[in-house]
Amino acid sequence: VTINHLADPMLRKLRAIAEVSAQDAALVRKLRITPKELQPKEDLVKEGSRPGFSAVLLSGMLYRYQNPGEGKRQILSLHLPGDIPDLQSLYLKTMDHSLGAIDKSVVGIIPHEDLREMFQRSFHLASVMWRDTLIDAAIFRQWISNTGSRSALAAMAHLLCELYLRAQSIGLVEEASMKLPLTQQDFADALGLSNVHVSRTLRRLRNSRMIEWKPGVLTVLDWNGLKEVGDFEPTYLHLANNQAVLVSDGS
Amino acid sequence: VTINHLADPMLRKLRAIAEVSAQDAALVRKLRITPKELQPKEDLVKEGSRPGFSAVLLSGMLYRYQNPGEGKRQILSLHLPGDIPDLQSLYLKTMDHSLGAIDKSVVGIIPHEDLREMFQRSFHLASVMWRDTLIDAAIFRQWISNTGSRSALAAMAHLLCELYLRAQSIGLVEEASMKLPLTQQDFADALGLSNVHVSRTLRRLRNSRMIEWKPGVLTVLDWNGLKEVGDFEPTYLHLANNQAVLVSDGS
DNA sequence: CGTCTAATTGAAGCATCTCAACATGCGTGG
DNA sequence: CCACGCATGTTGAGATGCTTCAATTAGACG
Repeated sequence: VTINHLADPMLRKLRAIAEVSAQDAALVRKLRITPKELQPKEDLVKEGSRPGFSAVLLSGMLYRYQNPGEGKRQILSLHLPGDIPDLQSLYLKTMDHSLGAIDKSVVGIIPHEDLREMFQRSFHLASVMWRDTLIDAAIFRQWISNTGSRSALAAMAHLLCELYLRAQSIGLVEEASMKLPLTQQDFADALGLSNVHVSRTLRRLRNSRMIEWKPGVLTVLDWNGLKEVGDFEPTYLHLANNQAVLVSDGS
Repeated sequence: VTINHLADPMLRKLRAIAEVSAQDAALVRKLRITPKELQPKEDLVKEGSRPGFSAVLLSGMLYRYQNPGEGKRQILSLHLPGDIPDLQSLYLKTMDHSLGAIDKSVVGIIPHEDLREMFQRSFHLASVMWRDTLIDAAIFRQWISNTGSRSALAAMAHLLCELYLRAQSIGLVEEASMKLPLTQQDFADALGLSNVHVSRTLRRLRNSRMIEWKPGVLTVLDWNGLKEVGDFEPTYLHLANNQAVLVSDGS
């Protein structure tokens, strides 16, 4: 069984944020990666558990969330293929949040053991992964500003900008469109809004011709406009080859 | 000039979250740490800059913030002695936020070069520091839930719980009191509230006899009550020796 | 004792929430 | 192929938590 290709999304991601030598790439390919399919809304790791593995997302979309109080759900981050959303479980034993699938997804399970051994062999790879978790934290910081300081309209625009750019950086945008299988309730829980207000906010963005949105598909019609409404500055994504310029204004 | 003792707050912090051997401690003491005094509201690092050093807080209190729009300020985190709030600048060149002093503070400046060399010599130390940045991210996640999902009262209670426990873990709580030099505007910018509402919210917590608060000093009168109001679960702080039990209900 | 910053209080406004009804779309089983 | 059911999205109307504005008080410092 050739498992090498399972490492490809991860390598693409790592190369998007740092240099990776052929030698290091070989180490990555040696990881034992076991594919596992997740159904929509299925959890991979639950808050409070102590997993012995991490997972790289191969296809679909994952999300991390907490339940801060009865019946509430706060979505903390959204993840695209190549992301390793629970790498922190390598050094933080107990999960302080849950990790689940938005859509039908496939993840690659990697034993912590293998990651530790890889880091022993190559400190550079460890530091690249470290860097990845730091970018993760930078995204959290923006998420704080989103839920804390921005209006519903600005927050929504900012979130869409972020997802669009991240999708683009891994080649998942075609003709200004990307798959975005979030329900309005998902948006609501991500932004700290009600689903009703999400509906109205998305409508405003559609009415002003900045985006098209049908459940499952986002199209950006006016990138510059959306950026401005969302007060979006892509620096924090720390993309090696920032492709914002390639997007232009979609006209 | 003996600069060894400048490494003490950092060592205490590292030992609060992981084991540190005598050999590794010696490496930490070899770091060139230059003290620098900061005045209240003075910035150490500004958003957009590319610092060549990191800083360990020796005394006082630091905070990280962004400006998401004209005149707005979102406080992202608060830092106590021993913290290394801008360690991420080692791997993320451009600062996506600013770092400043709440109060008159002293930081120890550490060249990135020294940290890199230390990590080369001891992967264990690197992984402990990595772990520290991961705890940082865990705190960001809670901050998201705070600004996103919790009411003003719960968010305030949660923030006070966190700061109290963190202060306690490094020995800065005496007789249920800690120095907390935040203004109500600082609280407001941390929680995404107005200063007026912060005033009313703190009053409610005082009226229900959960805390005492005078500008500069917080006293926790009813730890269990505060925990409950704030829906506070200390797991995410990943303190090695969780001292919550030592606090009891303050009665 | 005067000045400045921070905290408090009241009152009006508004962004967002909650509740509720209805519409739409999709999968399933008849 | 149609009928039904269920999840999702939309729209309206009333409720509310928090904001804004503005005036007043309290505390720190020279």
